[in-house]
Amino acid sequence: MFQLDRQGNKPLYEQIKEKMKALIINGALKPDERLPSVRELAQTLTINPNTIQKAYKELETEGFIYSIRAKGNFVAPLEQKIIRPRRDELKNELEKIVAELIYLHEPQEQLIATIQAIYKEKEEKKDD
Amino acid sequence: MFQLDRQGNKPLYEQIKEKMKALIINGALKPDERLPSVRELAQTLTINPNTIQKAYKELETEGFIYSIRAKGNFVAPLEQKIIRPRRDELKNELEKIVAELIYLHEPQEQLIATIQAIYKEKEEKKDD
DNA sequence: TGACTGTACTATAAGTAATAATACAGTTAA
DNA sequence: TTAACTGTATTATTACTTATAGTACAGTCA
Repeated sequence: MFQLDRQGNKPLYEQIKEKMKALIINGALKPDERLPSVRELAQTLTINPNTIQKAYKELETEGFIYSIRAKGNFVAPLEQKIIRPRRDELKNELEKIVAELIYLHEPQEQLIATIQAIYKEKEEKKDD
Repeated sequence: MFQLDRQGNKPLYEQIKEKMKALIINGALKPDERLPSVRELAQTLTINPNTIQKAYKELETEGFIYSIRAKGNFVAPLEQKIIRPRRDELKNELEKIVAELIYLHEPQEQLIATIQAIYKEKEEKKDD
C-alpha cells in the first residue's frame, strides 16, 4: 500500500495519516471503501497496531474516515459542512507557500501554469 | 515583533522560525538587517534564550539568516544556489494542497484568481 | 465456535521540547 | 581598559511525545 521512512524525520503515525489522506484525495480509495484493519496494516508495515490506531483516530476526527466497531474503518464521503473550514485552512497554507515562491522570484505565469497542469492531470485521472 | 501561542499546539522554536521567516519573506526584515539578539528576544517573549538559539540555528542552516559571533544574527540575502531546491520543495507542498482543494471541488478559475490576488498584493507592498 | 474487527488500558523505553544556570570568547562604545 | 553587549556551548532537570508491548473486552460474521 505504501512505505514509511524510519529515519526519525516525521512521526510514523503522521506519515500514515499523510499517506492515507493522499490515497483518499487522489481517489485510490473510494468513499465507503474499507481500509486495512489496524492489525493487518501494522503487520504489513511491521509497526505497532497502536500506532495505526492513533493515525486512524486522528483521520476520523478530521473527517477523512469513519469507523464501525468490529467491522472496520471506511473512507468518509465528502461532507458539505467540512468543506468550507478545510478550504479556508488550505488557502491559508497556500498563501504562505505562494509568498515564499514570490520571494524566490517565481514568475506568476509559471506558477499558474503549474496549477493548471495539476488540474489537468487530476481531470484526466478521475474515475469516480 | 510577534506573539507566540502557548497552548501546546506547535513547539515554540518552530513558531519562532515561522514568524521570522514570514518577516523575511514579506520584506519586513531587509537583507543584512540585524535580528533581535537571542537574549533580547527571549526577554521580549518571556521564554528561554536556548529556545531562540535553536530557532536561529535552524534558520541559519536553512539559509534564511547568517550569524556573526559576538555581533548578531542577520537576514541572509537570497542565494542563487538555494533557490532551485527550495522552489522544488515548495512546489511539492503546493501540489498536495492543490490536490486536496480539487478534492473539495475548488474551481480552477477561483484558485487561479486567489493566486493572482496574492501576487497583486505582494506587488503593491514591495518596497525593496 | 473461531477468527476477525475496533477500542481501551497499563507499562515501559527512547526521544524531543523547554527551562535553568553557567561559562567562554569576540565586539564595541563609553 | 572596562563594562555591557554579542553568539555559542555545555550540563542538568522536567515534562511531554512517540513507539512498542501485552492484555483485555465486546461486537461481527461465516
